Amino acid sequence: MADNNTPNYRSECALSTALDVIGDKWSLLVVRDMCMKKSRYGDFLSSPEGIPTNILANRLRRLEETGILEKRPYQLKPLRYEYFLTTKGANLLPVIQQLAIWAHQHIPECSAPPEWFLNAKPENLVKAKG
Amino acid sequence: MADNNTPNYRSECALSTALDVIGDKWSLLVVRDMCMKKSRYGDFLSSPEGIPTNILANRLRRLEETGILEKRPYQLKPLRYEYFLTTKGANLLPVIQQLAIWAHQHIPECSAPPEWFLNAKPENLVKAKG
DNA sequence: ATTTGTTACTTGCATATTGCAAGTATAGTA
DNA sequence: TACTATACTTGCAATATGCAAGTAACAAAT
Repeated sequence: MADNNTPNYRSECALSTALDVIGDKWSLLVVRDMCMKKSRYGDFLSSPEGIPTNILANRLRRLEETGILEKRPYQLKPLRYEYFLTTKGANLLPVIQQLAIWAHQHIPECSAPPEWFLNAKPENLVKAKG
Repeated sequence: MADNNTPNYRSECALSTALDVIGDKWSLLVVRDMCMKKSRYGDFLSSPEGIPTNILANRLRRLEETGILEKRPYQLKPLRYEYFLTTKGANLLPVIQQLAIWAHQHIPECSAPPEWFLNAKPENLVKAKG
């Protein structure tokens, strides 16, 4: 079979395309965790939303395929990876910030996002290549 | 049975709660259409993404239940509704703008969002009560 | 009066995604 | 050797999505 890896977006609309890539209930939570310096599989699992392990593995793969994160081994025996935001991934920060602001303003049940998070900037989330 | 209408969010995190409410591939496209002055069932169906009719009916109901839109009849025989953004719904505009900016910057296949859309403000989207 | 068309849905069903529980692989520690 | 930890994979039930077709209420054309 041909590896039909062509992304097939629903339309040319930028919003629609963004939703094709990260429009689900879990992807941005993984990105949020990486914004908060979490980097390992177990870190993501420990978040309060309780992402199922199969969904987490799937999202880490998809987010890597779409260039939102990169993985690097932090040990070889056994092989284990850490996950980091790329520039593309870090630039999702304003999206996440606006979502958090909106929810905090309009949904009474949810808590206030931390100040440092609202003031954070994408540039500071990308780990230097060294 | 008790009408168990209690919203059950995955955590107190504002982002997570936002995703519980609008974290799917279709909800924000309907909001986008309303930002663009579309207001009727057929208007939403005519968007290039081709939302299925059952999904559209479901999302209009959910978005009304969560207070993001309101419907009002524009004719009585037969009864037909128009849908409008509430203040809560209009305040999703910054989220949508950031998503569109992100996709346009990082996904080459998608087109540039129109200028007026990037400059739009939530206040101007809410229809006066008259 | 009957047919055709329009708008706004609902229903049925196949497929895809999600969520839970359990299992597996590779190692370190007691 | 047994136990624990990390990072997954697998199986399967429940839920959501997507497509096609059907329905209801009316308006306009024949």
